[in-house]
Amino acid sequence: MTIPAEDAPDALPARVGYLDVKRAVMDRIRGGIWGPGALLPGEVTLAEELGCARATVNRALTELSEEGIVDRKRRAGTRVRTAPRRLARLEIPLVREEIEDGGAAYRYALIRREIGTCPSWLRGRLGLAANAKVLDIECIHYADDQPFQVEERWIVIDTIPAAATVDFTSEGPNEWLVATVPFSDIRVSLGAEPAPEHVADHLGLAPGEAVFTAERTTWLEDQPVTFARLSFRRGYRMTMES
Amino acid sequence: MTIPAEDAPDALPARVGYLDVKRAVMDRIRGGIWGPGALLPGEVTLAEELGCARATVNRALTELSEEGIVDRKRRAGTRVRTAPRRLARLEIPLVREEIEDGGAAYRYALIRREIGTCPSWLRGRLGLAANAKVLDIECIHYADDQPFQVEERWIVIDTIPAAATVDFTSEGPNEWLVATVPFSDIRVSLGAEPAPEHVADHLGLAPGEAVFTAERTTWLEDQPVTFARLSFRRGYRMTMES
DNA sequence: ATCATTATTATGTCTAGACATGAGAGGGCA
DNA sequence: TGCCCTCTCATGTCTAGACATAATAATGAT
Repeated sequence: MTIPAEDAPDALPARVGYLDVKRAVMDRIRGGIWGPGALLPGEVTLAEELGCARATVNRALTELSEEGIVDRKRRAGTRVRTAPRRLARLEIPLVREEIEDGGAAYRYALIRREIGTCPSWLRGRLGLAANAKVLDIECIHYADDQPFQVEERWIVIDTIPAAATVDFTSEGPNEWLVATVPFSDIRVSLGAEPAPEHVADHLGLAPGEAVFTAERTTWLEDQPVTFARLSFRRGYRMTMES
Repeated sequence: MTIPAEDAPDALPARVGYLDVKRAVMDRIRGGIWGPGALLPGEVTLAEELGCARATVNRALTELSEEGIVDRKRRAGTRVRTAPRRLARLEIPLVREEIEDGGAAYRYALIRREIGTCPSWLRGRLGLAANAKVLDIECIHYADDQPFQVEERWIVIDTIPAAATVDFTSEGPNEWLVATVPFSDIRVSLGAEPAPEHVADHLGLAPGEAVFTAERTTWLEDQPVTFARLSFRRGYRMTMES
């Protein structure tokens, strides 16, 4: 029996925390000791084995379950997922932050701003009445004076009346909304489209060229707030980890 | 003072759980009582106010912090985020499940399978030596006999030697990998590209037509496992909520 | 005035023990 | 055999108390 060095993979620190438990479990899974579908020991057993309280093991396993690595069921126990949920958390950044984080200078320009009735294709998505009024905005975000993203946005005036009084010449609607609307439910849809003419113009693309679009619909307490279609410059890729 | 009905928004149940605390906090944020940037009471105060233990409040606030709604710092306290992290968890499903969940019949077809040296553009991404061998696979996933996704995949043989002996005629490489490789770190990149000719052929697109692509790189313990480029059929959108 | 040190404070985590809950296992009965 | 009821057990959650830690505020020395 060897005495493991302090930083050896299986060395446990004086005080065993939930991160140590997670690591220990992950090591066993990665090492093939607990293969896909394997049933882990119960929380009580694991806690004794690792030298900590059951609550600590519980927190570790709960997090591993949220991360899609194991599957937990009462009475049935904890199993390594056969088909790990390949999930990733995608953070949709504010354009300004994304551009400035990339070391470029951010610039914003408003193209169009008008109030009118909601187009029918959008009424369906948002569940609005036929005569609902929306604020329709089109603007561009530049990185070092190169067009980075075209934003087409519709804001439901009934839900956010204050929006009607903002002119959005110096600040983008997204930043204004984020600072104004307290919190909201979001649905995002990503896809590829042939660039419509006005988008192609602004982004310097050939009409019909492939453009990456993100559509974001926002609700506040079941009230539709806004719909935005973001079209990104050529070659843009959205990345995420874990 | 009125006696609130049992299901009124501020009615608290006999036993106050962390979900009740989350709800109570969210109600105050949405109701504008705690606007963006506001400092919440400390955990001890909140616990007394709501009638539960501090650990319960802690769990609630910790989750709200993970969800990007509040910001917590030691000594400084808990604040409502001024710019809520617009994050969403994106689950990249197994194609088969995605197709079958959509009520369509799944079919798989292998197009190409060969072992060779790793192309240089991929060597860079994976950090491989010049003479590294990879298994190069191209296949299609059909939904109701319509092409749904073209998968181009490279598997690093040094990391997963067993892959070299699988023929992948009846099972897709993704499903095989998921059932074989215990767990892994993933990086996903989403974008829009003009369809290269061989992809356009398989998906029934015009060459150069916009195609949505997901690129996924997978590691196991810092060892590169596989790189996959998934090209989706026309009009496909990837959606996520919250 | 400036810098280093100490005190304070809110969050972060752990523990031991308790009760709640959901679901599988087993038994009894028709 | 097939159905329903109860039993049992692993996880889910809560509590009260304790110590750990990071970051700010206050203090003291130069």
